[in-house]
Amino acid sequence: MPPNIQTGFRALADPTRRDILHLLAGGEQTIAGLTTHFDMTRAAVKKHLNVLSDGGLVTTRTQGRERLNALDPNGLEPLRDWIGFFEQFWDEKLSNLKSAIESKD
Amino acid sequence: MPPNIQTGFRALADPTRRDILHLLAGGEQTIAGLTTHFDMTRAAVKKHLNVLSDGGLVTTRTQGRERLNALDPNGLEPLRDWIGFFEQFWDEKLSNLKSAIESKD
DNA sequence: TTGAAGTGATACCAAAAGGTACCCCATAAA
DNA sequence: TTTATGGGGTACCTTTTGGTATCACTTCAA
Repeated sequence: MPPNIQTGFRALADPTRRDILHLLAGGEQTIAGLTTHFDMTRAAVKKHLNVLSDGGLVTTRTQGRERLNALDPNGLEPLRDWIGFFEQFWDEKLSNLKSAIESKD
Repeated sequence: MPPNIQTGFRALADPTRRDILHLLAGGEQTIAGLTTHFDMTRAAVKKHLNVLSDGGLVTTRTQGRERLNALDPNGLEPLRDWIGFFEQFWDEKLSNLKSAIESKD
């Protein structure tokens, strides 16, 4: 499944997955390591990592018998850009407010 | 349900709802008006609007017998900020690359 | 006042999602 | 060679989600 806007936003829709991203922001971690932070089984965490991987938000590398999961910030960029499109509207709102104030005299 | 990060990202996880936001970016619309753009019933669109409303992304006002749905960009801001936290990592990556190149001599 | 247009709400259905329990494989350490 | 650790995969279960059908209420117009 290629990473795209859909798989990306879907990955962010779950609180556990957002927590995982914050944990990985502190450095690479194994599944076992991540699992200690949650009240669920390793298999469940692994499923979340698969979703994050589909969304292009996490990458994995093998080191010995360990699999180190790392944050992939590149996958977040298009999501922020998608939201960014709408910034013009809150800016617009601000400028409307501004001109409303300025024309008050 | 108060708008928060969870309800916000959940609202963005569905392609129909993201399309609705783009449609509303062009101006207020009734449910009937929005429904013409999708291959589903008015009731389904209404459900999506409820989710968007829970996420604080859409507001509604009544005008006669019509209910006009409008984009609420304020709800998007905290979501963009949440993603924004991770920008330091892709910036970091860039600066790592930069220093790697600079130390190449 | 009769009817059509615009909406809200909900019972119901099928599919997707979150989670567990197991099973099996590889690797590191005793 | 055992044995414990780290991991992948999947059948299975329950809840959530996306969607439809249907009923009831309001408003505008003929």
